Amino acid sequence: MEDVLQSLKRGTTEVISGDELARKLAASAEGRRPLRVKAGFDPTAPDLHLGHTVLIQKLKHFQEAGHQVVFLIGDFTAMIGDPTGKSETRKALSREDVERNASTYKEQIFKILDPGRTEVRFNSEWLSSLRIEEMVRVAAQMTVARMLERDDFRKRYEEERPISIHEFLYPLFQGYDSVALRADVEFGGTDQKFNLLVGRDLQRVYGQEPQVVMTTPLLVGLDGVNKMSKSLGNYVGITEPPETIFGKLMSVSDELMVTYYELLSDVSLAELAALKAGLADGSHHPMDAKVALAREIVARFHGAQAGRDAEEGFRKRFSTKEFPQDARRFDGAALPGGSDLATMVSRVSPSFSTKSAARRLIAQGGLEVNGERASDPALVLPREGEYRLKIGKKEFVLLAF
RNA sequence: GGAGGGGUACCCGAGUGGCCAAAGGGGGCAGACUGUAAAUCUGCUGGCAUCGCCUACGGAGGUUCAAAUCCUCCCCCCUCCA
Repeated sequence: MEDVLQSLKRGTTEVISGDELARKLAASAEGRRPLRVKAGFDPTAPDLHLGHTVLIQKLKHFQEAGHQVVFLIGDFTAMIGDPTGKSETRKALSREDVERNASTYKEQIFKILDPGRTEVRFNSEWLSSLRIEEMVRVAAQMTVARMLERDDFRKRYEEERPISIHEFLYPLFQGYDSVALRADVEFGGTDQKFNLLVGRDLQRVYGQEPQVVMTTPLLVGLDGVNKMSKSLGNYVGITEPPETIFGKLMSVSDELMVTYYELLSDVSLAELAALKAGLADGSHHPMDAKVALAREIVARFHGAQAGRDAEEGFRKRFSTKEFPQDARRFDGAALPGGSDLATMVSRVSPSFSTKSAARRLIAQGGLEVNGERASDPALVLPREGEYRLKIGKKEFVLLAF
C-alpha cells in the first residue's frame, strides 16, 4: 500500500494532500471502486509532445494501479479562449475540428494509456447547456481578490496589462468540470495549480468530497530555458519519426538530459542515482547516457526495434560520418538548366529556401558535395550521375540526374 | 463620454527629414572546438541580382529633391477619469 502511494507520487511536484490521497486509495481498495483521475487537455493543439507525456505517464501509473483515467478534452473552454498571456482571441472550432482533433488525441495518448481504462470526455457536454443561473451560482463562489492571487493574473494586474472578464471564468469552468465528472484526483502542470484548487472549492459547494490535486513539473524544452511548446519550436513530438526524436534528444545539454531522465524515463530511482553518480565521477560518459535515453523514448513511441535502428543510424551518420542510406532523394530533372549551387540548394532544401540564404550558407562553408566542402555559390555542377549533398548540419540529400 | 500613451524586421527595442535595409539585445543559421552536446569564439541574419534594383517601420493619401521620421484621414491596442 505504501509502495503504491510512493510510486504514484513519484515525479510529482506537489500533492494536495498526501493524506487525502492515502485515504482515498484505502477507501477505493476497500470498496473496490476505482478512483476517477482527471486531466484536461486543450483540443486546439492535438500534437502531443514530450512535455505532455510527463503527465500522461503519471496517468498511466494510476491506470496500472487499477484506477479509472478520465481524459477530458476542453472543447468548450477552448471556444471561449485561453487566458494565457496574449490577447489573441481564439477562433471558435467547429464540431468537426474538435472531433478530428479528439481522434488524433486518442491515437496519440493510447501509445501510452490503456484504451480500456480510459474515459474520453468533452466538457461541452455539460458546459454548453449550463443554465445562466447555475453559472452565476458558480461565479459567486469566487472573489476578485482571490482570482488576483493567481500568479499570472496578479502580475498582469500589477503591470497594468489587461485582463478580460472571461479569463476569470476559465478556472471556474475547469473547476466545474471536476464537479461534473465527480473527480477524485486531478492532474495538471504546476501552472495549473490555481485552477485545480478551484475544483476542490466547487466540489465542496456541490457536496462532493474534494479532489486530490497533483501537479507535475513543466518540462523544459530543447533550448534548456523555456517550457517545451510547439510554438517555441523547442519540442519533441511523439509522432515524429524515430530518427528525428533520437536526433533531437541527442542535441540537448547534459544538464537537461538528467532532467529528462528524471521526468521521462522509466528507469528506477536507484538506477537514476547510479547514473548521476557515474556522470559525476566520470565513469559514465554523458553521450552513452544520452543514447540510452534517446533509445528508450523512441522505443516508447515506435517500438524497440525502431529505437535500435535510430541509434545505429545516428552513429553511422555522425560518429563515422557515413552518408545515410535513407537520405532524401531529389530528382535533378526538377532543377532549371544551368542552375548554380545557390539555386540548387534553394530548390532542394526547405531550410534554405531563398537564393540569398543558400548563397550565405555556401559561402560560409555549410555545403558539402560528395564529402567535399563546396564554397562557391556560382559553381555549376554537370547534370549527370548522383551527388551526395550535406546541407548545413543536419540535412542530407541525394541529388540524382 | 473625456484625457493621455502607443503600433518599427522572427521577438523585444532604439531611431523624430537625408550618413536607415533601419542601433542594441534575444532568437535563428553557419564555421571553429566537440560527444551533431553544452559553454565559448567568429561570421551571417529582407528579396533579386555584375555597380545596382525591388520590397519594408499599422493602412491609405499628401508635403519634399529626399519620409520610419512632417501633414490629413482611417484601423487597431493600452492606461487613466467618468
